[in-house]
Amino acid sequence: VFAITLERFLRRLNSRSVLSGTEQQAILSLPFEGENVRSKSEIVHLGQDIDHASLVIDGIVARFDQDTNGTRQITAFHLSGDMANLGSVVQPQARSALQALSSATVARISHVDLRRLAKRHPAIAEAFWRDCIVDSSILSRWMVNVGIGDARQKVAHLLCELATRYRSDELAQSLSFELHISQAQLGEATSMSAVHVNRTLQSLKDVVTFSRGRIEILDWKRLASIGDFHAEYLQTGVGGDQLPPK
Amino acid sequence: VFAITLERFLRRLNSRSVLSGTEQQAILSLPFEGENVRSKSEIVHLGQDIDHASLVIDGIVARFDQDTNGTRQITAFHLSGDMANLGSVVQPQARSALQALSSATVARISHVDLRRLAKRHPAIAEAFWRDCIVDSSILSRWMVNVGIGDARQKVAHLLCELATRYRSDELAQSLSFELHISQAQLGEATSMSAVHVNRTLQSLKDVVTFSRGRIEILDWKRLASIGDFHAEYLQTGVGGDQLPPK
DNA sequence: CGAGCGATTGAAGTTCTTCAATATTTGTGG
DNA sequence: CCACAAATATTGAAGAACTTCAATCGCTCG
Repeated sequence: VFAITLERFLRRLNSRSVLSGTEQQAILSLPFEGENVRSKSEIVHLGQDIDHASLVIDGIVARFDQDTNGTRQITAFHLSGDMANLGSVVQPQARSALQALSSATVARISHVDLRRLAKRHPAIAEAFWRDCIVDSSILSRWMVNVGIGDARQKVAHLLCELATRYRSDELAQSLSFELHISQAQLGEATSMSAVHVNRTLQSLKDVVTFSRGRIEILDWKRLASIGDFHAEYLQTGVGGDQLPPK
Repeated sequence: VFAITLERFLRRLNSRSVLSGTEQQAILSLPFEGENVRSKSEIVHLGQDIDHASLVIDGIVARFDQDTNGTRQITAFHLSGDMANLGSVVQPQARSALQALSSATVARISHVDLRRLAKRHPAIAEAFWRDCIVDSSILSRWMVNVGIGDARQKVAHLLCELATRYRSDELAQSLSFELHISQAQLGEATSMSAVHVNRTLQSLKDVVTFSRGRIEILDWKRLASIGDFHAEYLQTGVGGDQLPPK
């Protein structure tokens, strides 16, 4: 049942790096340990020293930080196929926590194995490095979003990003997808109060709807324009800066 | 005159990674090309494909993004000794631009040479990767700062970070240092209007002063507390979460 | 069927932005 | 080294966007 696990990870690496057959095989042979986690459970705690990276197989995992008051800021969403903390291989002490936002399935892959692979195959080391850089580009774009945007722009941008990322993996047929997170969590990602997220979603109701954990994008072009969204930073290899209409 | 250049970069790597004598020598032998840039000139343009990384020798370089309106968000400050875009080795197309905020000296180091080093010495590849992860942690902390903090917290945190980073390299004797940037640029880094930066600095005048490009921290503990600052994320190797009083 | 979590609404208050005017500093050419 | 121009800092006032608090609604799940 976990057979597809590493293939997804490999597909992601392949979309950004060139790997030989041997290298690809080496990645597919990585040992891992699947684990079901329930919604809201913390997979990695702040400051924890870990000896494995976590690959998201199913569900949504959030990376977050919090200030001394306990206010949370979500700094990334990790979807199916994402290695949530590949950087932990070279930085085992977690600077951010990971939490499952929905019930999720996660594969643990030991640092020892990842490190051995990287040491033996320079191209894999480079692919891992590159993967982290892409995550960093996404983080950078989030910072712009949080810093510059007003409420509508922030929400619109986040929804565009999630739609694009889901689509690149899932080949979803439509601009409608499951997103089992709460409006409060949307607020933690965009630095908005839950109340204001709610009002902003209402003001966007002609463009996108969000109800019962399902997003439906009614007017992609307008949503992308409101969110000032350009997909290049995601490096999905899909090309173009907008989702082609289907 | 550029002799010290690579030593600083090496010192930075050493503070986070363990490198053998051979590896250290290899880094010190990297060819580079020094360049003086005037204040405000753009070193790397958005979307540009580059074939070299830029090491800051002197001055301050900002990494920034901008939205379609042209509003800028500074996502990092790079100080003397920082490799401003090491990640460009694996991601040559720039997702953020680099601009000198003061007149600065920068060394160009070719991707070809960096890549060769990484391929030949896995430990160096790992050190480069780790350096990028640390930058990413800093970015993550900035996002929390911009997202969660109020004006005083944001400004205080940024000043604490800069003080710590300057100190780790320069062994400055006091909590006073040159910072040749404008209040408007402080605003672009913290997502605040220049006007509000000005008022916030005034409200902090018992704790820190900023005048003519010079920061003077009068009460470090209070500043760190206002900014909710804990230095671990900087990985400077100095240890402890506050600057010991001198 | 009830309990609880998330969504929604209203109202009041706060923080920050914007605009516009003035003061001060810095940099440059003569 | 001075004078001028440009950049930066400072101040006031008005307004916009968002937060907070508190109450109610509604869905889902045990």
